[in-house]
Amino acid sequence: MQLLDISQVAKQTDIAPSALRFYEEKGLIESVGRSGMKRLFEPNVIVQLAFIQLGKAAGFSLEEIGTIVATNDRPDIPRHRLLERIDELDTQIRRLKKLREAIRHVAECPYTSHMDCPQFQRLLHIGVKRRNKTGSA
Amino acid sequence: MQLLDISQVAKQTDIAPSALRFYEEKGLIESVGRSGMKRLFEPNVIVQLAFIQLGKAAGFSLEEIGTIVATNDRPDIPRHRLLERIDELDTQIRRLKKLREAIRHVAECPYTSHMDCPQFQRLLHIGVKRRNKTGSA
DNA sequence: CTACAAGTTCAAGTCAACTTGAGGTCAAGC
DNA sequence: GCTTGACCTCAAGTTGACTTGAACTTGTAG
Repeated sequence: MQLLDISQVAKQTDIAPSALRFYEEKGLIESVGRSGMKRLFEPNVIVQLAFIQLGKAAGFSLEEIGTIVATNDRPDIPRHRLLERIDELDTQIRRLKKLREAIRHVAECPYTSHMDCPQFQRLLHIGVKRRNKTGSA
Repeated sequence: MQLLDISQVAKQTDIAPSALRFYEEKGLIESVGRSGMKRLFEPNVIVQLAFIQLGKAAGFSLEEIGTIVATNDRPDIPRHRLLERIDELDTQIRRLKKLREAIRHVAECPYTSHMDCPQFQRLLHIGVKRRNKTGSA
């Protein structure tokens, strides 16, 4: 279990060292010690960071991700919150599919003004509910 | 075609008046005139805003949305950019599905440390490529 | 032993997407 | 005719997620 320094982690995850320090400060990841002044990370931080990147790509805030990733001792994962998240993800996926169809329409419909095309309008107007304030999407 | 004032638009779309002014300033929507000092909007702005909300929920920046929505005269919609967008949406949808499975795992796996569970790890590590700098999601 | 690249801290800056606040304008109702 | 409420403008503030800069410390290579 050889430990990694920050630049190795940075290279493997394509995340800037400054961002890694930032994540550590926010408690999303942990360094397990120092060699002199330099942080050392366990290899599994790579997996954690993959999860973090995934979560970010999915539009979760770092704080939200932190509640799942929680590097602290107690496992502390409120299950119903996770199930809520899954529901939200389902909703989000449906929205994305809708948007994809809408964009496909824009790319294919010969009308000059898509906003007036009734077919296009049907593609919109299906419950565009906003997420929590916290999630800026 | 009765025109709408800003508070009617706000109510129908659930978007704050300040945000509507902001969108207008950014060229995402247009007001077609004034009654005294008060903006007047055509009803179809509602459809445009539905599209904007959808795009936002899908993680596009206002600037990106602006390039599609472009209220200016020339139709100016570069088709290949739209097709790129569709590809990105497909990617995004795949990521969301992956994240959903990962979270489902966290909710169900009895292991204390999910980051060490090999099944969980398999759920991650599939090309978490970042979007453009412009799209922060 | 000295230089240097690569790390460190901490404060401040940046960017997007708005919101808030101060100060002004107007049509309507009393 | 004057107050009220809804709108206006413009500048400044806010939040999240980092980045950047200045000043400092180290292990290693020449």
